[in-house]
Amino acid sequence: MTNETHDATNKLHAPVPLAECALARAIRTIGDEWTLLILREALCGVERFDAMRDDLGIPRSVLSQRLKQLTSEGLLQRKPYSLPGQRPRDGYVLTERGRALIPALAALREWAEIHLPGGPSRLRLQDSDGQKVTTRLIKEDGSPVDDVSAIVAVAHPPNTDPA
Amino acid sequence: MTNETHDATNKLHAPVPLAECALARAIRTIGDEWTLLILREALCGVERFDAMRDDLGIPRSVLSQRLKQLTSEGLLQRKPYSLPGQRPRDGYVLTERGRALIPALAALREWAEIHLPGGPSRLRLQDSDGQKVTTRLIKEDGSPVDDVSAIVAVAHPPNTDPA
DNA sequence: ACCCTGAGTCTACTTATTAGACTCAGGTTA
DNA sequence: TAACCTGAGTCTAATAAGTAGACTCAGGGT
Repeated sequence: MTNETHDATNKLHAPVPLAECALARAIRTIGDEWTLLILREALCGVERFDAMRDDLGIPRSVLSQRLKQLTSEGLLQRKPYSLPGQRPRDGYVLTERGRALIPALAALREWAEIHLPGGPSRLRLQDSDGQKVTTRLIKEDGSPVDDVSAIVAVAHPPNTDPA
Repeated sequence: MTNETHDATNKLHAPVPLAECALARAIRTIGDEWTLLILREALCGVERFDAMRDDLGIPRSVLSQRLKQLTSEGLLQRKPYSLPGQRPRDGYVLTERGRALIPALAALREWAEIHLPGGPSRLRLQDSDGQKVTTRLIKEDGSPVDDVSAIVAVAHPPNTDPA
């Protein structure tokens, strides 16, 4: 049945349906412009509602809705703070789950710096010792991936009926 | 003027405005649910309009609009193909700029697999030799970042007037 | 000449986003 | 104690985007 008459053009479908794909789940969770920009604010240490609003120009209602969503998904958590001479309020900070997104955000930043127009980026991610952090793509054996052009996505437990 | 009376709670604003931030540019370019899901399809080797539509359940008009956008931004390019006994048509494949997003997508996938509910991911990224590829966060000196909790975002040419 | 298929466009409907006024809580000041 | 101030929201009406599904269009096959 392996008829090779046509010239093996392109796949009809993705190897894995959306429901079984972690990447798709990630996209459904954080694949929204405002959501990502809010996570950037949190990564920058901005905790307060109005500060985020000022930085992003986001409507209050949308910011409120997204913060609720991110909190309920465990990416942000409320953190009480006090300014001198004011009543205590709640800000938002990244949870561990939220901070675990840093590699993805770092990779995005690196991509944009190299592959999008707009000049150099002024935002820098650094560790506690002041060293800049970057991402690297590696193989199972630890060797770096130099050329991304050969990478393919496949189903992991291979499909038994590729019909 | 460096008055330390309050307990150094939180930053009022991000260290870098959106216009000078590559991460923000990346988010504005690909920070959209359908856009990201389309890039996943392209990464999976799905080239054809109706195949993407079937996989994603995306409305035709939205798919058409996003493909135009991604093409004009240079992340996808049209690629003619022929099925036997049918007229030639155009599909879409990732450009070099589009493939350069693979590290970011890989990092996202890894995040979701570890930090989101939903069971193991069946989508696997591998190199031409069949080895799985993953991302790693490293410092300038090449040492791996083990703990993400100390990473901060700062302005790179430091702000001269942090007033 | 007619049919078939895949890539779109078009239309009417529903939902999300937006700007801006308004509310609410609680500490400060008089 | 009462009026006041500030920051975090909610509410409302107008606009924009997303959606489902019918329709169009191109070109090879029959």
